[in-house]
Amino acid sequence: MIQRPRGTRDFGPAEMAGRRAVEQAMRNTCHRFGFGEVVTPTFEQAELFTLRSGEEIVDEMYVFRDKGNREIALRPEITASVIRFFVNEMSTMPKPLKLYYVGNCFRYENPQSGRYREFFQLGAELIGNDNPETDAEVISLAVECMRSTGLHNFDVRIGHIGILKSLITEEIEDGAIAGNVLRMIDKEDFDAVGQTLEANGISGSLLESITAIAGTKGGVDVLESIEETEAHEHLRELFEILKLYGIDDCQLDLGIVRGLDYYSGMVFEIDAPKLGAEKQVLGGGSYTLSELFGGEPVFSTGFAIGIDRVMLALEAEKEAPEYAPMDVFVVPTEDAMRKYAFAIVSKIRARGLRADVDLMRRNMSKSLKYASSKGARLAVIVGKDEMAKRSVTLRDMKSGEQTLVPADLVAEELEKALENQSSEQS
RNA sequence: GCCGGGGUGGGGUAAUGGUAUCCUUGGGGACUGUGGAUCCCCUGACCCGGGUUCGAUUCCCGGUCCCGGCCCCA
Repeated sequence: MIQRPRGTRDFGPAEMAGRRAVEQAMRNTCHRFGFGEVVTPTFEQAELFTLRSGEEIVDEMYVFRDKGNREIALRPEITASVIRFFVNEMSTMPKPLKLYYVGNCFRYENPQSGRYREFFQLGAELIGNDNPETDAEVISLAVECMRSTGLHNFDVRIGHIGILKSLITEEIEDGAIAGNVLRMIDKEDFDAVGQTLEANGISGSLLESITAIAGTKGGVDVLESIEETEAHEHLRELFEILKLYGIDDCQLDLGIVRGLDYYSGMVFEIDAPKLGAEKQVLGGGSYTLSELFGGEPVFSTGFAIGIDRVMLALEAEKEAPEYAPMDVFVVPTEDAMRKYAFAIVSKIRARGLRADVDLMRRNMSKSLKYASSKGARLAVIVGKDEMAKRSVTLRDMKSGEQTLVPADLVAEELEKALENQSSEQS
């Protein structure tokens, strides 16, 4: 037996139906916001990712040499690819440029709950500006994407990395130390921050400022409690616009650092609190990556959603949609009737209904049992007595009610019956 | 990379130093044109490798995969 590689998954028809429904809901939301889909390669030159995040991420990527001795990496995320695409081929398109993507990503990490080596992301990038209305548009899209999946329980936290970054780079000249300090702040390990500052002979008052900023959480008004910066007005405007978009339940959290990455301005995260250690389902913010890849500096704001975690969160809320793979099952009463059954199933399928027919040469009793176990809502019984009247029997699998309908009109009659069933349910 | 808990038919389980129970699913049959019923039959499993042993699914070691957590999380 050949096993699946560690950290990968197979998805069966029922699970895929749920995943596609969620994905489709989010795609529709992106389109409603004017975002167009892009697809980029599953693998890229490894440099694309190391340029942005440093050599050490090679350890966490699937990297290999191809037959031309090129260093290739399976993408660990898609933002870098989208920006590369933008720089290479779309830089002269009218701004703002609104792009979204869906795809699988790969990270060589230890799997655990909500964390896989192959996982799926849907993300969006808005290229062109970094003003509050841009940020609001992106956050609004992110929130609407989450809402569209049917998920109820999630927390939106918005921060601004610029506040901490400018404070720290002002006070700490050594970039490496500044980076370490940011990393410690992200982990909320302020003791370590204090020790690092002390070890480098930096005034303890910086630690006070840092803890004050990182601890700034709550409504927009908590901004008043810390020293006014450029970012303050930006955030106030952002929250105001979000309110106009119908998003008034997000928290301000200036402690969001999002690791050591490329974000420079607004940053935001969405958590699903019902999940365990890996509860973050979405992360994003504004950044300038384009010049790193050889383009003009252009501001962008984007986010990525962990589709797998969204699915887990929906399961935790028991929102998994029902999966009925078929509407109609056609069953012949005897072998001589099979050829009529095929003609009829074909007619039903042509009408756009999901129809299936017995392929196992089962008797009628077993066929009905199969239809029932597959969740068919209706059965069409093709028998000799009916055919004598150029008709078939239509059976409601729930009630057991049966009616005789003309064979030429099966599809239409089925359609009506299905509509009736649906309206009774709702 | 580290820590803890696990791997018995497709799924769920029981027992055991002498190759395995039960349920379910799947396939077939009875019921000879009406279904989640009943009865009968069949397919199908001890994660992999090494060690101890006359003999290992069972005990020991290593690996692998799964579950959860740490680190990390672009």
